[in-house]
Amino acid sequence: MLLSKSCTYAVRAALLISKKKIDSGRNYIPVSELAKELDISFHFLTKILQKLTESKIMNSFRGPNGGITLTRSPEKIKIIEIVDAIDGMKLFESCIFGLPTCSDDHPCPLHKQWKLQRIEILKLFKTNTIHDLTINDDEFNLSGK
Amino acid sequence: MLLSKSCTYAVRAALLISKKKIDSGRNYIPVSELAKELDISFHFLTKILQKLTESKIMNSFRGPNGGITLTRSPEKIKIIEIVDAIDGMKLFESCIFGLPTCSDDHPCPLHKQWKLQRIEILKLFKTNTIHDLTINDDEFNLSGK
DNA sequence: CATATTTAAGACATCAATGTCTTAAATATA
DNA sequence: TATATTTAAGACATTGATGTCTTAAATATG
Repeated sequence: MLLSKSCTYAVRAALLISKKKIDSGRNYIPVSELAKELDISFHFLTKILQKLTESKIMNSFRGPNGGITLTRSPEKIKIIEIVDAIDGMKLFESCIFGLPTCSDDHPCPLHKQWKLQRIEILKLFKTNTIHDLTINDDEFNLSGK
Repeated sequence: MLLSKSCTYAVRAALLISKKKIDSGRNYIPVSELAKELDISFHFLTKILQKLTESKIMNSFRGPNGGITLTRSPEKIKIIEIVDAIDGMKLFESCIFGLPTCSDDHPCPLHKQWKLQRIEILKLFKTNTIHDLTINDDEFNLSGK
């Protein structure tokens, strides 16, 4: 897979928080609620979202009516920020064969072509925001069910 | 990484076999020689290349002067064949979030954009052959050292 | 036939990603 | 203050990819 499972969980959670904040008017959404609706293990999702709170993309609050929220408005959070926080930027920076010696100056046989592609993928994550991908009707279920 | 380590090993080995057949005039190249020059574990590379012989991309021969060869000429072997044999085609067929419900008829929020990208990546592997990527001078070392 | 070379097969080890579970800490509310 | 709710932290288990090692089978050559 292009993105790790953890990373896809993180993006899906961000999209669901965005939707739930709009739909319900609440600010903080409990992880238990997200995990249930996304069909992801609660404890595992908790740990993933902790990374996003550490990187200031999300904010958490403990106790009743607590949960997780987005620190900025959805149109100001780019998907790449979440991808970077979980998987890092290696995918967009390294050789398709994983060769550390490969570079613009010393290219592997696929360097030029792969570089064009990975820049396009990077653009995909850089141009789309949480807002852009937030589902505003009930046409698609982020649970995958 | 886009490709598994095993898959990058397989492609690099195929490129080195192609080069060595040209440079040395030999038909079969021993795995030990490939492993050493690619800086890959011998036994591990053996197992990977076994998959390629099972899928008829390569052919093996035991005993002195034995080794591995390409079954067809390098210009007739597409990179995608090796990728498919090792990693499968899932990357080029599935949702970026791994959602099994996502499809053209029932798209996730990134479906359309990601589909365009993965088709381009697929094209990269479909249009390039072993011959196209075989290094014909000593400008780049496939060992990564 | 004996020996050296080479792949085949499979057992086993290691490691990172994923997933589960328990306890602690913070917070709201009755 | 007591209780329920919720995240934080960390131990532990599982799984698949990666890597190591040993033995068997095939083949060429002296």
